[in-house]
Amino acid sequence: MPTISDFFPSDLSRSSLLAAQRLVAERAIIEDDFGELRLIAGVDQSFMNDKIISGIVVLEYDTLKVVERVHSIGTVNFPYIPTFLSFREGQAIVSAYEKLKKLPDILMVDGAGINHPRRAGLATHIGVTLDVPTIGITKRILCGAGKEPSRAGEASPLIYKGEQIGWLLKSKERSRTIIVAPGHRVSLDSSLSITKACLCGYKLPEPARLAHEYVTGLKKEIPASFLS
DNA sequence: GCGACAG
DNA sequence: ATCTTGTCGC
Repeated sequence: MPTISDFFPSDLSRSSLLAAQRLVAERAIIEDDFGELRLIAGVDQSFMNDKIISGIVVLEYDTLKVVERVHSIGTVNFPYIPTFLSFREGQAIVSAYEKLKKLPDILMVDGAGINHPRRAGLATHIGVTLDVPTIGITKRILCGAGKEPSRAGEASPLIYKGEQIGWLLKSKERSRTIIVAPGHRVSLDSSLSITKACLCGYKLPEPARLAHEYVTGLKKEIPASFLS
């Protein structure tokens, strides 16, 4: 069985990172594999100097009311390189996840899922590593293309190399389209329906919106003496 | 070789 | 992601 070091190798050579992503993609399950959906969570990261803050907000799926919040602070040790975002933000998410007292049935990640050149976006990487159902939400396309939905609530397939890898969703009138995709243990159809069920009149689904608000707010609580 | 490129 | 004021539009 693979362990955490297989998904987040200490050897950061390109070939080693590609091997980790290959492992992630091989193990990703793009079918519904979760029980009754009672709790859903959103996770997001913010940065301050060389510190990365990961925050998770857990909400009741039915009411979208917050039931728990946790966060972790770590040191950034990898740059932002398109298609390798997992190695910059992944471990911070794992650290925050380990602090949860209530485990969500699905985790909504701010990043791509299988809509990645090697089908190993951040949401898929986290889902496979923690073996938890995940959905990926992004504001811009990493790879693939599709017709722009015109009206709020409308979605169209995101296609890459002849295969559907996600959706373009018009979550709100006059807002830029967002991209929705399965991360792990969630089907294409469910990634879309669950995301739609979490819309509250904002561009982003509630779990993702609240997680972003949470980690952004946490920055002004960090003592200056704690920074690099 | 050229352009694109999550956060 | 982050740095940043006002400003145009619903």
